[in-house]
Amino acid sequence: MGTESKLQPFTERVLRIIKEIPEGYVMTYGQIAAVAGSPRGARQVVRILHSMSKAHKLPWHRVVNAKGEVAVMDDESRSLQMLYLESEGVEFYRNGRIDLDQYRYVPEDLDRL
DNA sequence: ATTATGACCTATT
DNA sequence: CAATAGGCCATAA
Repeated sequence: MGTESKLQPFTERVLRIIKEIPEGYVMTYGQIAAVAGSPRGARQVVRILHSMSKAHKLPWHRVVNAKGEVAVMDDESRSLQMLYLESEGVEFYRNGRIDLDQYRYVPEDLDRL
């Protein structure tokens, strides 16, 4: 049975929100935190992605920073993230940024999350 | 208890 | 436009 401890409510909401991001769309760290109920909690989202993206099979590549940039520092992971996004139809400008007006996912039915 | 961490965000220069 | 500074805050150790 479960040796895994129960996750905190905020953490669970963040996980649920990230799983809701559709193919071909992105959300920002701060946006996810805000929808999860902590408008200044962008760095929590970072930490959660670090510690749980594998175990929970999250679409981690659909999370970008507020400028529309891929924020991963590791070169290989960064390339992989851009590759995943491009394969879903997300286009990058030459400066490495995404047009958030076009690709940002804005959840409409917040009640369900 | 306290301190460190993290793929951030915003206002300011 | 780019760079910087300070704030941010839930978890892990």
